[in-house]
Amino acid sequence: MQDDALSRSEARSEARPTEASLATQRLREEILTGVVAPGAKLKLVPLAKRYEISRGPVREAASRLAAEGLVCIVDQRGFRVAPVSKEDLLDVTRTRQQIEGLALKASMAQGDLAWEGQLMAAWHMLDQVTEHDGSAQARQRFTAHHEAFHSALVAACTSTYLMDFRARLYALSERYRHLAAERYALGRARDVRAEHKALLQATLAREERACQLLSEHLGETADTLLEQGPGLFADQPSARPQEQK
Amino acid sequence: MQDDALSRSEARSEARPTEASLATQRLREEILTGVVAPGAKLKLVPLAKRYEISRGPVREAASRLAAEGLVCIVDQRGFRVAPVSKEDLLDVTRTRQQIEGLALKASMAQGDLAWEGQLMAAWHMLDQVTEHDGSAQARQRFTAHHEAFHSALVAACTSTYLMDFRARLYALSERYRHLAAERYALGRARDVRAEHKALLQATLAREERACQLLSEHLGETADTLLEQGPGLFADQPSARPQEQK
DNA sequence: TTTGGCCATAATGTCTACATTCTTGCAATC
DNA sequence: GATTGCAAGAATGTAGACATTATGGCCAAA
Repeated sequence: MQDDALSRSEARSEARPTEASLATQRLREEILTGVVAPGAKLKLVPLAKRYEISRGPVREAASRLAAEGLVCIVDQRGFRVAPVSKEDLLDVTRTRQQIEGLALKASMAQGDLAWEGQLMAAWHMLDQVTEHDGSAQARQRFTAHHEAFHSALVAACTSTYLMDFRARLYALSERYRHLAAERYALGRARDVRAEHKALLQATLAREERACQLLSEHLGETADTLLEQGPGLFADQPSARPQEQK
Repeated sequence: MQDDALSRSEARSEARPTEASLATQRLREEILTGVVAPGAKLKLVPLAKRYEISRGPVREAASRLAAEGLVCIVDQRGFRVAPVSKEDLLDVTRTRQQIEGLALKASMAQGDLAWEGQLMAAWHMLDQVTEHDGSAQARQRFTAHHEAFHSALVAACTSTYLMDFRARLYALSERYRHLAAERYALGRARDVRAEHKALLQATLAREERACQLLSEHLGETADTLLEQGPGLFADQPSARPQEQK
């Protein structure tokens, strides 16, 4: 029973993922994109049926996401998608400004030439797709490049914990963006391209100002959501009809 | 199938916790206190037997802790306690300095009189038990009051995310402290009482310096661990015998 | 000695069944 | 009309069984 050593093959490439891991990814994605509504009850039987697996792995997935803050557990009463609220959005935004600021500072301090190159590449691609026709495909492409650019900014930060926190907050922000986008078209009087460009330049120059610009950039985005989504938060953790097949 | 509303009684007091939740707490505690060694394999059958429950809840507990970073999942090969390393300790410490700094700043900005009172009370109790005889009981009491004091410092910070991150990093630090304490007695040429007192005073005075002091305080602690635990990290995720009943 | 393949063992991942608990509609009562 | 109590239905939480896969020793071959 004395056991601790790594097995013979544990170091090599990853094996087939478990159903539980797949379900976790899938459910996370569905929560972040709004497929399952905030505050909605997560009924295990229907979910399992939809994923074509049994309740076990689904339960495990919900558990994992609870630790991530995307799901709430109420013992003996199952799981529930984490609710959204104006206060939460403000908290997410504020915290994200702080965390991203720390990450950017570290990234600027440690970033080498390769990092600069990757960052410029990411910016270039983002810049090309910023002005789009609003089609679902174009929006999706923009989202992907937008995420890539913001990741590239902080990619040279070596703190795994900071990066983990950042990723979590980024995901939460994206959820709000998705929820708002369901109801209203994005884009107001705001030159996002210019913001990104200024951010890029300040970062490459290692200017302190870069953190400030990033913070403002994030704040602007949140403000836009708050303005555009007047009825977004009518749904407290309680009653809004929502299918959960 | 249209469901989302809270049930009639969901708002009221919490029901009996599930075995899974209990197991999560218990396993978390055992990891943080070093009862199960870093890098050790978490075999579900023995664990379930030890906890006197079936494998289901244990599996769920391990899953939850994986999302917290205390456990690693290797698909198809089970769970493993998160390893420790010098690099990880440095990362935890550095990130903790930053996060605690943000939390303290927010706390100082928003703290009211009641907060100040609670903080002073916490400090007073800590101060009384700082110099102890080294008995297990005294150590445990010191640990509790130490945690209470540090919590009180940032208690007025209202960001749930920041506080969550802080709590997580605090727990990780405690794990390293426990692991080191297993091998060596704590305490070196260092006036911890003075550090705490200075920290208290600067915080109450809302001095910027408080964040600096806190950072140094955390750094000192980490340094102490690094010095005292030369053989602490001989155990990479691989081979060190470790019972896992 | 080291390398590689084979096999019995043990562990994991998943499913299904069961007991318990919660949910909810309806009737009875104040 | 609002509240309380009850009962049928549904959902949860847990246990245990199953198939599959990984593990670790063994032996043969280099």
